[in-house]
Amino acid sequence: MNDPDIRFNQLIAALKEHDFRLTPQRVELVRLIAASEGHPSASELHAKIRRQFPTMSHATVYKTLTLLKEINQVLEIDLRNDSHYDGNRPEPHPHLICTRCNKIIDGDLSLDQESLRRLEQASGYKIIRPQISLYGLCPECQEERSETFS
Amino acid sequence: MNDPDIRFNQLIAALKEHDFRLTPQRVELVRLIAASEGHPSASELHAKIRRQFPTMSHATVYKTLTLLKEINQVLEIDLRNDSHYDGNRPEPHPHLICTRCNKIIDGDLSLDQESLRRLEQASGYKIIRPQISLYGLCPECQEERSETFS
DNA sequence: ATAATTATGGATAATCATTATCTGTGAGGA
DNA sequence: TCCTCACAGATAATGATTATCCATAATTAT
Repeated sequence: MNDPDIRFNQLIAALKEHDFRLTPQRVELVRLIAASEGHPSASELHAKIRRQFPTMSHATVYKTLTLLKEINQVLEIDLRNDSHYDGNRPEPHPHLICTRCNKIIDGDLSLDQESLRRLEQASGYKIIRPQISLYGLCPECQEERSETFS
Repeated sequence: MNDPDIRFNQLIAALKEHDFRLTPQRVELVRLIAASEGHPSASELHAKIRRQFPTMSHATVYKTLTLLKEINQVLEIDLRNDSHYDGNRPEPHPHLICTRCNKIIDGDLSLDQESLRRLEQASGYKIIRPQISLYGLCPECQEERSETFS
């Protein structure tokens, strides 16, 4: 059993544990999420699942994503135009985002927990989801940008 | 001359320097941005400027905001539902954002520059605008959340 | 076991921030 | 003064997200 299968079973187990129904559409969407390598958007997931369920609407995709977010099995990454989702690393973590081609990759970098706690005390805020989005240019788009002037 | 006036003059000077025209609408918008204390959204700015220019449309507000972003005089903070703007601290800085009432405050916290540089090298990305959004609950909303159960 | 009741999944249609397109106006040159 | 051109501004479209409504599956009582 490979990774996507393990993750698929975890997600299904989590849904069951919370007494959410396992409809065929929902199960298929979970399978797609577990199998996705990158950080798909709701539209991308919708486009894929349409192959199996041609009538399925965006709203249904959003509802299941919302459920999975609520039980902390999927991380939402809200970007400028839309949101993308990570169903394999649900804990908040930084991302590098290309502003030109929209490619997203994980960026390992950790916030100093001590500073965060001090910030909570100073502000009175209770921090729940720290999101670090590092906007910039991916290697390919830096190339193309230079070619413009060559 | 107080702070908003100083900032207003800086913004006007920056627009002139880049040969952008100073239409009455634009000047008034810049005045609002310089005078705004918090982190207004495009809609909020539009609502305010409508008092002076009742026919002014959203698009016009967006265009001037885009110009000011391009010359690095306004920082865009892109949130889940919409973008907010900071015309007084245009360099990227962290924010604490209440997910319940949407209140935004600055949160002083700095990314380790050394780690950032290592991340750039490892990934090949060129980081241009690091955005740290700390989602959570403001003090007031924590109160109300508890009251629900009292 | 069956029918009634209720909860919840799913699809349609609306909402709202943002942007593309088009129109009009003002600056600069002949 | 008239002409040309760039760019500001308004209108109308786009597209992600969500509210609402309908249908279906689970649950309970008889």
